[in-house]
Amino acid sequence: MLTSTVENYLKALLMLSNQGEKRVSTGDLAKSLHVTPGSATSMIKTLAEAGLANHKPHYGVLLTEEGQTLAVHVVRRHRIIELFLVNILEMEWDAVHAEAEQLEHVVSDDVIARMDKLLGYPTLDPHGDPIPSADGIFIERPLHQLSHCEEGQRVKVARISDQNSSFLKFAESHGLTPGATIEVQRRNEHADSITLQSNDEEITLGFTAANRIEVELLT
Amino acid sequence: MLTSTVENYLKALLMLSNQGEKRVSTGDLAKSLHVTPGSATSMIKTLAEAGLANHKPHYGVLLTEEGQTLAVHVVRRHRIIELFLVNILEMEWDAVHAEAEQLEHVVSDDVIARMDKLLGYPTLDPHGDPIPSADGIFIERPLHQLSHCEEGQRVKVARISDQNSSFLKFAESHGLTPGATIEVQRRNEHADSITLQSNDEEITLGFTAANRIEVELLT
DNA sequence: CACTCCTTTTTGATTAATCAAAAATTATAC
DNA sequence: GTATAATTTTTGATTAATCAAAAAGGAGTG
Repeated sequence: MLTSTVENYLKALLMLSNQGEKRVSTGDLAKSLHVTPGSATSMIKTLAEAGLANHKPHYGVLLTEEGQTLAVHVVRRHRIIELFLVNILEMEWDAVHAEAEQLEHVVSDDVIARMDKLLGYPTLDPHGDPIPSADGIFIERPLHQLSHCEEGQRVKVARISDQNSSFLKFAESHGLTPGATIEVQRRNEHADSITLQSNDEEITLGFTAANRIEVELLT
Repeated sequence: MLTSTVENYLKALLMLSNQGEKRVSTGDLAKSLHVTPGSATSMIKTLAEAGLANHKPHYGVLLTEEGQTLAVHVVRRHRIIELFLVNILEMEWDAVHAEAEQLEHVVSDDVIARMDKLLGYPTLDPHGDPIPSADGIFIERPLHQLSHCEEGQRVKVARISDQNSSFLKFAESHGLTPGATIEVQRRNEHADSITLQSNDEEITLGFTAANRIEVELLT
């Protein structure tokens, strides 16, 4: 069995590499897991020895096929658990991340399969992220940052890439939840702001906030 | 936060001490957790330093008030999780123990409260063991083995202490489920058997099987 | 090429949990 | 009451994960 720590490194590598597309630097990995670069280096070595990652010193890391499969399964567990907590235990969608972060390392495959069934074999988690299938198929949608959208662009909110629950609550209270359709009214580079039409409300966000909202473009 | 290991030691101490009634030996503690005596000694020292247990060397250990409260909460989490796995996720009776053993250390109080609510604030787990209340009240019933009961004794089935699910299924099919009232008709030491009246059926069990059925005596 | 500067790796220490085996202590036997 | 047995504690080592700080490596600029 893999330790929780190893699973967290695998998951971080999967995300940072954009599903194995590009190499990950030690520094980025360390930052994303809130550890020192030295810790990351030593874990990278461990992963490489276990055949879960390939490492070329001073160049970067990438998951092997095997490492990637394991990482995808951790993501699957995480997302099914999140949806379970929201749909069955009626938790707030912005509160479930931390809980799922713990549970994903201990819940058995049997329990995951039963949750999956009880939920009706869902394909999206509460943040709008796709749930990898049991056989490891994992397709992230091509998403764009709201902050980069043109004026007049109509978009569908796909996910809020921030795990801070106060930001999630703020977003929710203005109709910025996964699935919602909004339109970019104006953008102002000098004012560092973007104005949106959400339902019948107009909201203005700074680029930093708009950065955290990922969207699908609508034609 | 306590580590899983510490929680397991606390739980074992609670059980072995019969809810704090008698001192626990290092050897018994080690045996029940499948560790060496040396490991147990060193953890006992850690618990004592943290104020969770009192230790007199070469004599025995006992939980402090604080240690006992924490241990009872671990038991509560374990039993609610077991019932949740059986009632909501429809798992088999014999599979839930190992799963709950893992989950009890990571599930938040919020999730436990929601499971508790969803289950309708139950008082017994799937084995018939009482679930300690949220404020830490924990009363184990004084149980007896069915195999030791006298002829004519009326008893209430309390728990089936067996990990084999085929035995549970057999017991269930003859009305031997927690809460059921039965009467001992005959016992035969030579034949190594005990005959019971369960509902309108008469069943004869060997002592080994009857050993696994724990009961409450009725007057 | 040489000199910074930034990143990565290495080194040495620390913590929690464990084990094997030696030493100390208590209990039992005759 | 001493010898033997059993239990408990101590000691020293090991593993996984971490950090701080030192050393090494690579990239860019002139």
